[in-house]
Amino acid sequence: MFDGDQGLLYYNASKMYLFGQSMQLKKYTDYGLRILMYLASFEADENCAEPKLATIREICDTFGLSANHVNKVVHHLGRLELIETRRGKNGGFLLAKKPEDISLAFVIRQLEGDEKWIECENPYCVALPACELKGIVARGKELFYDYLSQYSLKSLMVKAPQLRQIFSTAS
Amino acid sequence: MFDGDQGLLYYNASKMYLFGQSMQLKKYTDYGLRILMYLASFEADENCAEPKLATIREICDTFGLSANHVNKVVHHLGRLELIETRRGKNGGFLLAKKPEDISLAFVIRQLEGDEKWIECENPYCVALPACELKGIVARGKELFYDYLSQYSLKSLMVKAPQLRQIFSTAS
DNA sequence: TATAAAACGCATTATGAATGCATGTTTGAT
DNA sequence: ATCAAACATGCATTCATAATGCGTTTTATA
Repeated sequence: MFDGDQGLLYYNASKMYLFGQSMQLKKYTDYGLRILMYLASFEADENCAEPKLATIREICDTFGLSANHVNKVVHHLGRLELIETRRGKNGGFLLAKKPEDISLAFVIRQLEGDEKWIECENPYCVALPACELKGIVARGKELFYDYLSQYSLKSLMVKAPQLRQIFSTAS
Repeated sequence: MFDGDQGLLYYNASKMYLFGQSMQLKKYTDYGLRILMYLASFEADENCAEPKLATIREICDTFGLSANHVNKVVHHLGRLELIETRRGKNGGFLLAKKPEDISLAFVIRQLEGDEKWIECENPYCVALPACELKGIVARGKELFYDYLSQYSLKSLMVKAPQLRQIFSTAS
């Protein structure tokens, strides 16, 4: 009875929209990870003695993103001291650490924000004092980040040559 | 340098809003879990020979929620065959299974929707063919649900007497 | 001094969850 | 039979906020 319409409509039939966006990384976070991968692809190129600087324009052209949003992510990554930004002519930014020292758990946690995955107050839920759910979900969230902490930016560079090729040919 | 303003403002200083809502269960899902807990609290009462029916009005009064939203969640829980709904006068709904047979992983996955936690296509990301991230995040998501699958609705009823007391006194 | 880059602030748009409202349908009680 | 109380259904609206757009400021370098 149920499997047939699985995934078809969510709960508002009039709009016929598919599943929502919750429990998904924000584009903001996604962009941050792409920027780091882009920078790491330079790093991994032994032919380059000193790592090239990237610019926001370059990132936007490569990934087809809007400059403004990327602007904010780059600034955030700079504040997190994951990248070093340089103003002025011939400026840009580059990785401030080695890829293996940039933890995916840290990056995602910071860019995504670190709020609870379930909200019990605001508005307040009467069951709160006797509710086990908040603890269970909170532990699940930590397991997710524990798992991510096994990986670093370097883990994303397994196919570095292919990435470099993609990035260099993408308009 | 960074710890000081941690959590203060997110990335849009003008609005000064705190962290966003992504990577958080929807209220919809949350309401579903509360409804199940409410029903399970009847079940756990040995004084009741046949389990009492709950109504949407009752749930809304207890938790202070809007009838329409709860309406939809109840309907969804019915379609999932987690509760049995009865129309008509003296109607209502009750658990269709024993609390220990209602997996939290299943409930959350179904109510939340089961989409990927990271979106690589739509719009398409050039890095997709050589990107390791999607696999890592997908595995993390599965770990989260694997963990949740250890728990059932019964796991949420550890403090059943206290919950019953809360529910009966809440207007 | 001109130019190219990031930094910053504010305004606007787009999306979708959350809610509201009206009506239909079923069922038990009177 | 009729009424009333419950869920079922469809559509419209509101609200939060991520995503974007735009203009200006600051900084550094050629």
